[in-house]
Amino acid sequence: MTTAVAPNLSRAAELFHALSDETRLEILEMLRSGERCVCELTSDLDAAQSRLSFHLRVLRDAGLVSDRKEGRWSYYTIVPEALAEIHDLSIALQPTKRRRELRIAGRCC
Amino acid sequence: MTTAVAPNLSRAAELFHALSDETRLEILEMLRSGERCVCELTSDLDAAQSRLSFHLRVLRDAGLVSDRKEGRWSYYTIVPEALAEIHDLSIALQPTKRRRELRIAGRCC
DNA sequence: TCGATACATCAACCTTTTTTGATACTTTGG
DNA sequence: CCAAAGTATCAAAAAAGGTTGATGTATCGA
Repeated sequence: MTTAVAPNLSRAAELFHALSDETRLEILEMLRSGERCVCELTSDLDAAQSRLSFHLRVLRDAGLVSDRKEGRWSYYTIVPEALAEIHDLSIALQPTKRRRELRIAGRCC
Repeated sequence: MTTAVAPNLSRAAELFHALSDETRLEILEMLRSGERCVCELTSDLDAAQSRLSFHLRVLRDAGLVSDRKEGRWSYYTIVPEALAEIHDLSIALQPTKRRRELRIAGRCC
């Protein structure tokens, strides 16, 4: 039995949606090397603060990042488990081993 | 040097966007075991034909599937290279090995 | 206590994506 | 040649997503 995406269809769509925006990918890229506070992200990506806040929320809602408050700062960090999910999905999407050429048989509809 | 998503930001976003919809994921799921014609997809997913056609186009534009005409049928099939790209991206997103706790140092902004 | 800083949230707006129904095109069987 | 089947495309409507600027809240330093 090969892995499949089906069982978690909406979860898969949610994860991929969170990754479907360049700004969010940039954010994740910045977080790869460790925790960052919003102000760092804001200045490095030079994006409006509310815009960044919006994208961080999408990422957080999807479970891709988590946040931590410290004083007046918010630190965001990657959630490795979520990246593992994505990795699993990338495998679950692969064609099955025996990808028989069903069509050779010719009949359709 | 660790892999990164940055170099292909827009390509990555395009791929993830193509995967961010349940209908499209279902289509891919069906194609995992081999080529299918649109009529099969239409009946199995029971979706309006034009809707299916739209999603197939999104997938094709993203390079995730390719199509082949034969008589009056169109057969769609997964493009393995694109799935490989996705797999690579899922790895490129992982935190770097030395994910030093930058924040411990304390300074911010 | 006050002002400034860091951030979240909200509403209005604009843009993109998706759905729907109609229409057009191509192929095939009669 | 004609009619039907299979599919793509298009325009209009609906829905979802993203941006912007304003406002609110908490924390900190003076």
